[in-house]
Amino acid sequence: MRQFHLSSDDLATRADNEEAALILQGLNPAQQEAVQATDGPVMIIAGPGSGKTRTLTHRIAYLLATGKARAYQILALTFTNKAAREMKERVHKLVEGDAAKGMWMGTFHATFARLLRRDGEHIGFTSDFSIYDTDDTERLLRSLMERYNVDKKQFSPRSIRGLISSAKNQMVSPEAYTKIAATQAQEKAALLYRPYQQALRRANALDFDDLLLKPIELFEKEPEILNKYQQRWSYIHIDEYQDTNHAQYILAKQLAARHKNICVVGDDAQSIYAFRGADIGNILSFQRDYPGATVVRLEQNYRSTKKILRLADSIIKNNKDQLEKELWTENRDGDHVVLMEALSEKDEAQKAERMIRDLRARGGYSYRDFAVLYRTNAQSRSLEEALRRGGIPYRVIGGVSFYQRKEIKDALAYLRLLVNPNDVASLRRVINYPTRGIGLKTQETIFEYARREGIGPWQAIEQVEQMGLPRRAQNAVVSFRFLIAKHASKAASHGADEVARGLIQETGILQELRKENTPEGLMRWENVQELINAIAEFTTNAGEEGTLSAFLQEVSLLTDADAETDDPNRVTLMTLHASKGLEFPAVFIAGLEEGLFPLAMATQDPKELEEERRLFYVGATRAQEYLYLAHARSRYRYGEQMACIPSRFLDEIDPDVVRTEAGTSYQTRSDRFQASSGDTFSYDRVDPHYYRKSLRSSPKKRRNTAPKRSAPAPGERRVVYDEGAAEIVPGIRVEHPIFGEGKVISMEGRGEQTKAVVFFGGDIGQKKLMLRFAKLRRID
DNA sequence: AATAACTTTCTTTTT
DNA sequence: GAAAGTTATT
Repeated sequence: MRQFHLSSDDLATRADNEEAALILQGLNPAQQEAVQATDGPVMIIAGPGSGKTRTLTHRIAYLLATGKARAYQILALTFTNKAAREMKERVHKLVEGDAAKGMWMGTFHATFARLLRRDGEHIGFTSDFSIYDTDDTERLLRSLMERYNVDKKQFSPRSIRGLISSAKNQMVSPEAYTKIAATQAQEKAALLYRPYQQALRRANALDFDDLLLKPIELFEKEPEILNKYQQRWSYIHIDEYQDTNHAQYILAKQLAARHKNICVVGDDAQSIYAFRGADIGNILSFQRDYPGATVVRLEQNYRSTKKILRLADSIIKNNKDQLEKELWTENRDGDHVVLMEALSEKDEAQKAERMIRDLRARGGYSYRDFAVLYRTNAQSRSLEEALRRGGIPYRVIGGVSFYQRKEIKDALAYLRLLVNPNDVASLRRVINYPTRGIGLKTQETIFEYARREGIGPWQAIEQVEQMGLPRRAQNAVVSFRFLIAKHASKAASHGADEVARGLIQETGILQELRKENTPEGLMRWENVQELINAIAEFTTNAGEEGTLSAFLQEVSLLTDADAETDDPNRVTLMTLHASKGLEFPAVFIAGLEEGLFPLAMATQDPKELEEERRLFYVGATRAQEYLYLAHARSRYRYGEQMACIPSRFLDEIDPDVVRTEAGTSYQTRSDRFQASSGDTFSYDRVDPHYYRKSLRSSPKKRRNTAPKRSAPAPGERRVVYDEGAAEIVPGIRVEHPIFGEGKVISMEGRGEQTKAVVFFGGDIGQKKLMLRFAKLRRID
């Protein structure tokens, strides 16, 4: 028996009250069913544009309106902070008064950081722990690699970090990982895994993975605490369930074990975060994990035109293994999806710019109605340039967000050090910035001393007089110590923003930036001021919980996508990943080329290729009315111009809903060559001569000579490589005496300089080879 | 110890 | 073509 906090009388009068009826209004029958299925586990399988999040929002409002749950009993986990904020706002609109106050709604990471702030001490974390992002953890690993003599050239800190992270994601302990480590890189990761964890602990710091793992550990160690939260959250909601990883899955399971009122929403076809440990199996096995679960399918799409939906369907049906869904829409047929071929990335960007201008004039759209999507952040540059030239206002999501900027990270590091003196990563970051005469040598002495004495680096700094440093160096350290200590003691009695302002003022960061005397320097200066404002705002708004350390923790979990722009009427530029959950009347997807989308690395592994395809599916289904797909014949990558061939995904789409720019129908290659049949590797057999014919040759500018000139105007002849001698062309498979079999991604240079970029399987990856030296043999 | 000049490597996607 | 790592110079 479940207990409600209301008497049965209350329930009787409220069950079918006006408010609840209103909440159900405007939902389709399937959505209503999902909203009303409030007892026991529920899984909502939903396609794009079917009102997933809306359904979840209404369900929460319904729980409140019918009195089944009080706000504090509801936990809702979303994928981004922004999604949580929007959901909260909508719930507040749907229910009257303060009924929705006190709900816990946020990302997994933010939610469990908050939980650890309250109860982390049970597993040895004080509430002022630092949260280390990718940058901080990489820095930490870098110094560990030095100490353990791991060659940084051979194994990049980034790849080691990735391996450790995925081990943590799957909840594999250091000991267990040592046993299963197979490759050389994995062995190195196994070696560093434990020291890495110890370093984090010593620094009273948690990385993103720890934010999920530590609560699990806490719940296992202290059943009382688990019990408290199980009791409290009688209704649990998880959005984007297909993108949860193993740790998140366990957390949900732990918390839902008591009431089993867990409601998850997801679309397996939109799972695009496997690289981060997301386990698509979580959603596929929900019914097994929660027997008797109600399963609701939301298959009606309210977002896109019939043609766009049909295109999306033709993309996704190339993947195997999916939950069955039949998407349909009552929306109009709509215009054809337009396929654009550009000569270069500049040309492509111009086409996007022209499309936006035309459609705005012709269809009366505003700038905010457009999105330009791409696979990698690096692609934004050319697009930005074209939009800027065309006078079109835009915003770029991702890339460097406010809190990722160097000047902000520097200022934050000072503040983190204030709150948590054990935070080595922050200490290292600011100990000599701005330069104050504490060079590498001195730093080494300090850290070495700390290690020898078995004390924290900050304690070592407190004993700096014992180290026998040169007088100059010692004085520098002493004054740095004084700076931090002075403001730390102030923190006890003054407001967070006042302390922050004082410290930043005295660090000399601001003077450093002003000294630059450049517009960029000025902007950075303003950013730091902006940060201080943000702290002031946070402390006044968050009340009791508005401490400096809470601010610092929340800030490390913010992404650029969460930010609100002052002027929202802009074209949005972002990666396909960042576009998840959003919709726009017109969408332009750029860079549909082999090696870029799908990325070269993904083409070897069918699983990864399927994820790329899902990513294409996600991108295409962001569009409401107009969808443009573009590919360029050549593109600058790795700082060099390379010839590109159209993406295999373009061969897979339904040609009936696509037109070229000229309005003619689009012929996929799949009917020109044997290919097709859904076999992922059939593409490799495509006739290479087709590409040869599509490439034109002209002299390529020599590397490292002549200063950069702007690229030739569109229409001018484009460079590629000397095809005369080339047996080897993009798209074919080759064999290398050492590396084995691989696939040619692109070609560059000419004559003696001709090079091929070849992707080999296994640990080898992508290689650039001079044809003159490398004995490449074509495999047909 | 700090800076300037040069060389190499590398780019998925992100909470 | 940027960022990080290396070497040379002050």
